[in-house]
Amino acid sequence: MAKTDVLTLAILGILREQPLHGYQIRKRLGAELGPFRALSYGSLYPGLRRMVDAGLIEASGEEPTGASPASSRRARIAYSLTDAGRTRLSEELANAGASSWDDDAFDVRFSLFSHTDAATRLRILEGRRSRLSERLEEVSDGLKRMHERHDAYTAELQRHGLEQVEREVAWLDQLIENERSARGGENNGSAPADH
Amino acid sequence: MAKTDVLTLAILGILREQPLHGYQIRKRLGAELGPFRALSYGSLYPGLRRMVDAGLIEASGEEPTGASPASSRRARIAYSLTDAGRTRLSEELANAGASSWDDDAFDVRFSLFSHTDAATRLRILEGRRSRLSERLEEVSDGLKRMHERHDAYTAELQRHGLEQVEREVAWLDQLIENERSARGGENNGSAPADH
DNA sequence: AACAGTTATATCGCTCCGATACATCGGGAA
DNA sequence: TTCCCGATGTATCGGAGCGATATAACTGTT
Repeated sequence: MAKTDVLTLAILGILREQPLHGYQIRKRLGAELGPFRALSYGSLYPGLRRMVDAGLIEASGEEPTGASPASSRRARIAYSLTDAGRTRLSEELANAGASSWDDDAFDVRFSLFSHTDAATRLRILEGRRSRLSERLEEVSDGLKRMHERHDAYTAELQRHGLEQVEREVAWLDQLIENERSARGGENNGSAPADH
Repeated sequence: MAKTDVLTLAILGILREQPLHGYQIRKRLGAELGPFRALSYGSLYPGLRRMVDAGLIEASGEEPTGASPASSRRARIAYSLTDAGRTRLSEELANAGASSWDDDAFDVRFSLFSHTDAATRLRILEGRRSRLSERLEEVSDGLKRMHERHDAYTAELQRHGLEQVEREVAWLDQLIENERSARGGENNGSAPADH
């Protein structure tokens, strides 16, 4: 099973319902994942080309139309999933390995949770949680060990970082609890935090 | 004034006091900035080379010692700032432009705040704050505009993102307040959040 | 004496990003 | 009406970054 990078997964996910232009893919992704994680054209177009070459998507668009009527219609290329692409997406949605809860992958995976089965969702949330716990220890160890190097700003930066990770963990705990208490009901997904 | 990338600035900052080996630079940076922002060797060594070529640092280390005693001593290269490097660091510490509060640059700049004068500190904190405010609006606009596309997980991801940025802003507000109330006292720096 | 872990330098292939260029289209101001 | 602006749209280039990997000496533990 060829490994799928985050960009590929995100695009497979976004093309799941309708074919879209490169430009639209970028906008949607930016809207769903937030203004951070904003994908640049320098990654998008080469990425699309790679996916076409791999047979995951196909360009079903108006070609440049070399010799054409009055104003030569410009290329507007809509990309859609191939069968292989759809298969790959399913495989990837069933995958609950480390690649699903890594820093850069987790939010993409999370944004696709309504198409992921309950058990996998739980595994991913727990994986992410334990990953962050490791970090928590690293940082607080580091904080302790540097007790006597007193640079107030550096210390504050660290304290703040620690706090952020702690809150992230709390968020995950909430989500995990929600998932757990939803078991026994439906096994399809659509009810995260009540807040 | 040649532009200085974040990596260069971070290294200039860390070499400010003592010469260090590449390996040590990496460890220190990881400790001061947290386990995220962990610099890879694939960036570090080429980066050091660039800085040597630019004359900002120099390699004052035991050379490979081609023909030597028994067990050929391995190269252990300590890098130290040149005068040009020291000058560049000062220039950069006085710079309070957008490049100081960008996503990837802000924490490096912040970690050097005790070597930054009070006015510049304030300008950077305010710049960072306004950058985050823009994002805040983008995200909450996006949240409003997507009211009827109801994917609970996507919405939750967004809500959480919004919350994070809000907290980041609150943190900055606290720091700004501290800086402001410290004016009139000493103008050198070492007293951030009382918390 | 063997093994594991840390210190240490270095490169390869690939991906990613920012900047930039170009072209079309719709709408509102002049 | 014309003109220009902003959004839509595709595309590439150079450089910087990363993950994986190779090599090797030193240090401490069993």
